[in-house]
Amino acid sequence: LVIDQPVTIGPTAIMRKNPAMSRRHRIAMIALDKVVAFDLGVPPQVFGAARDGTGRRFYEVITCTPDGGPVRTSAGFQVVPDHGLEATVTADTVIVPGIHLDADFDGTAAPEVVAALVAARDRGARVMSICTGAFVLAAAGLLDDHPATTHWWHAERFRHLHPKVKLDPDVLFVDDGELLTSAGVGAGVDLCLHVIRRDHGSEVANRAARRCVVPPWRDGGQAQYIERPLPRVADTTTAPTRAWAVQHIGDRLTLEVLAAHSSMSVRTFTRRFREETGVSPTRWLHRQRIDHARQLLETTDLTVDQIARRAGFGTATSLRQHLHTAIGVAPTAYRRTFARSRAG
DNA sequence: TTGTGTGCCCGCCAGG
DNA sequence: ATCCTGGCGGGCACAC
Repeated sequence: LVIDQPVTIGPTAIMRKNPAMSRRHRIAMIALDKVVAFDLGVPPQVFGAARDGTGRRFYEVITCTPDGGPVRTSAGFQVVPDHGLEATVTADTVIVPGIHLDADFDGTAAPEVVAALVAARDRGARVMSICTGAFVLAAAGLLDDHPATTHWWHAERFRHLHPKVKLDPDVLFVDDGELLTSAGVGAGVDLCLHVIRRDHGSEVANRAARRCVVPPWRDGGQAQYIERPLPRVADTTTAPTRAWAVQHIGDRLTLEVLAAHSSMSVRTFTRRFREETGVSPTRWLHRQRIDHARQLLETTDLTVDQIARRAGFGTATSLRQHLHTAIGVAPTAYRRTFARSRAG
């Protein structure tokens, strides 16, 4: 599924993949020649920030290269890994960060890298890419007939090289179950946070985001590009109203109310809102409400009905409906799944 | 489940 | 001329 309504996991995925119950989730990152230095830093940083209540890490991230030797990054310096590709054999997740694409890049990947990725996929491991790392997954054939994304700048090239992949270059990331791809640089952060949330719930993910000082709420459906023609005068933005809305998430927030808070007409407000966030006001609001409801489900013992009201869904039915379309599980099932993480 | 009303989204366009 | 605003209305999604 392409992420339009953001998260696309079924209940089984949550139940099965919640690694809190077993040994630490091991992530192997494959650094290839000309790896994008930024991308290489993201998974250790973000996954490393995912901790339980006692500070214990949920993930272990190790870096490897095809031959176990150093590789040069896109920034020119070299990286010396501790492992070769054998590290991927025992990994629960394999990540391919972006690589700098030369003009003469032919779209292929080294056979041993392809073999490692295919093996990981075949044994049910999770396989992720950041930015142009999607070119490597595609070269291994993993993305054929699957939805995926990559950096928008390389979308045409990608389509040309891999016509069988259902590329959506307009989203931050795509969650296709055990195959996850993300757009350039910053979107890798969003994808890592998304995965943490999938595994351990919003609270852990939000704590990790806070620890990294990145915004926790961007989801896959958000546009890679947010049209922002020119920096505007401060008082003509919807940002303060968004902040205000989050504080009053339980209230009845109609377009009229929100526009009035911004001192704009309804028409101008909706237009600005879309320009600035990439989504319509109600979609954004629904996401905030889902977020809040998830948090309450995880951290409190309030009834589903009480949570529905506090999150701004009028009724429990409405909450159930929205939660189901967002993540495919019912409120109580969601709560049960993450009760364990809380205890740990 | 289907039905009905309400609010939203956004293209369109006139006016500043 | 060019840009921004905000009212209108058809189509549509969602709430009840």
